[in-house]
Amino acid sequence: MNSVNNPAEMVVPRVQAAIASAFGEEYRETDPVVRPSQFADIQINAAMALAKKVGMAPRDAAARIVEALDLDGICTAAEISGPGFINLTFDGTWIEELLNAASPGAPAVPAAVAQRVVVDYSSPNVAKEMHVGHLRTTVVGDSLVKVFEALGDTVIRQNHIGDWGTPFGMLIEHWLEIGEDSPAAALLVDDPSAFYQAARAKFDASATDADGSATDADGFATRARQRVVALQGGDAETFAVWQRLVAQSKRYFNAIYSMLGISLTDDHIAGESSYDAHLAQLCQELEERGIARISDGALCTFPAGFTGRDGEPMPLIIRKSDGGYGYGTTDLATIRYRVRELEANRVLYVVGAPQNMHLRMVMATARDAGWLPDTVEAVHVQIGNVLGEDGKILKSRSGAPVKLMALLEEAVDRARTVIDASRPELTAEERAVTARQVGIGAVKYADLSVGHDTEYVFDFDRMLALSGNTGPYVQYAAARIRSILRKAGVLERYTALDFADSDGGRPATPIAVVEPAERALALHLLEYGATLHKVREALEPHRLCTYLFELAQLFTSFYDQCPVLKSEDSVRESRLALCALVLRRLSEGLDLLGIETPENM
RNA sequence: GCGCCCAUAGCUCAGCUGGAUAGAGCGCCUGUCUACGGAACAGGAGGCCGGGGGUUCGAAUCCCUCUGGGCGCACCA
Repeated sequence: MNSVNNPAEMVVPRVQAAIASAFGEEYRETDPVVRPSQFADIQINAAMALAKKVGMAPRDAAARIVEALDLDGICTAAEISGPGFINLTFDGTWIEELLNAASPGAPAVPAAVAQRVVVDYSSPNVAKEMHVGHLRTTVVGDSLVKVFEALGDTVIRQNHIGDWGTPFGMLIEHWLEIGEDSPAAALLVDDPSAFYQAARAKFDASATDADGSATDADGFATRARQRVVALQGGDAETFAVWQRLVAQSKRYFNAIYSMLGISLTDDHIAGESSYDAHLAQLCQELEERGIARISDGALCTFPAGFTGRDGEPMPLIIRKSDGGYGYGTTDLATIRYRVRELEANRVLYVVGAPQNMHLRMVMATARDAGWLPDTVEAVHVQIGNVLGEDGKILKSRSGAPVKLMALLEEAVDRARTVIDASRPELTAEERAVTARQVGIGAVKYADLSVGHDTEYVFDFDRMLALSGNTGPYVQYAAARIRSILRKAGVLERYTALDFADSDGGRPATPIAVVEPAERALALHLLEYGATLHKVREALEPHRLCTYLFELAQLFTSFYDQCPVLKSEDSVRESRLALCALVLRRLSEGLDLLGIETPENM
């Protein structure tokens, strides 16, 4: 961890020096166990663990550390309490120095080792509705990507859309039958699942008789199957139709991304189809090298450590007995491409948790084949299932499906109702803009603020809530600051500062940390960089949500207790500068979550 | 049967590589109410952290086990 002016990190070497001085050099590398504290600014917990090793009572060991500890200029108190905790209180002057020295535009120094990271996220299916489950991978992936970029990594976004496979015969035939320009075809953009289900219904009706036997009286099922063969066989006309079909779905995806403010574009699309040309060669290579073998007519790999129902090795099928390829094959081609062509040294799959075993098998096979060297880290960022109120996984086909676009529109409507009532002086257009920012912010924050790997029960009201631990709460704090700065006539000056310039980005007036509320705010501001590094390492955007919510809380508390505009002279200037810094952090943080900061709300 | 994930306040969720009386939001109760924008602030009630063992000076956190959920286990993706 290497953040800008983080007090806890700056204390560590001093504690290590004290431990070495007190107990000998061999203990210098001991973890000093510096932790947040509810009784002081920070606490050191190393004494208890060390006590046993050095044969002392924990409190005596703590006393020895304190004796050797040089806290000159950074702490005003070091007290031993409880079994041997060392509580440190930072020197207010030091906090002021750190706060004023920090270039506001450089909240976190870049990662020590910048990485070239491929992030696979969103990945919706062509001609299918994006449901609330897709929302999570899209929003989490987009936030991770932004944090990486903020810390200096090179990011390559990959939207692995489902645009290939057997359903496309059915979809293409259906599309041609109803006419590409028909209202029914327009469903592809407006209501994809309805389109898909119409095609599916037609296929099922054609493929089976009332008693379940195969009939295909009208020949639709047969034509659909032939169409798959034509598509995968490279038939030019079929391919052209398929391209138009996919293009329609891209319009739908982009409508969602645009509504959500997601940074994915068509340039990031690398769908399953794009690997099709490499599958045959890939299978051949694996078979020749003895990594894959025929089993029950299918070409499979059997990576170590995976067993199925009967305790027998579990296969990863890479070529079906009918000669076709499945997603295992494309996933292998994909991972090879990401390492070999995209030169990634970190590959992230922001994908649903149910895919875990499959992805691990793909990674294991890729390792066996040498396509995924040990120097490249591959991680499945598991997205937990979204459950219905019955505790079962929320499926788009079961019960009352929650359509993503409908959810987003409802969110904006609710925000609109609130702002129409509270800010009538704004123009209709301004209110519409803010309503969109707030409504979408609420939905995204709701999905980002919980651990990405835990499944959770979908709660319509929770996702659309505008108060409490929500995106709008954080946005509101920022809007209030803007209002204060505006009234003081310094909004332009502060927002126009070149924060990337270590001199020019510094507020003209130093921030004085006097009141408890100011002190709490200042300390929390200094945790920003460390928070971003944790998000990057643990791949957990929800930590940033927690940080921003706490920052907003600390600000509103400060706002309540410390008058800004009513203060005078240097106090007023200092508090304005503090407000400006908080605003900067709030809007930066929200931006990394993919959430906009409204001008007014 | 094997594997992955989960079980924390009435509800929805946090709790960082184990640290001192377990946190937040919502809901409920009480205050602030001519307010630098109340989408707010201050305070209160409410939990033997699913059960049981173990490791440790110390466990919501690590290990084992049981119970109860979710998901995945060969030609859909």
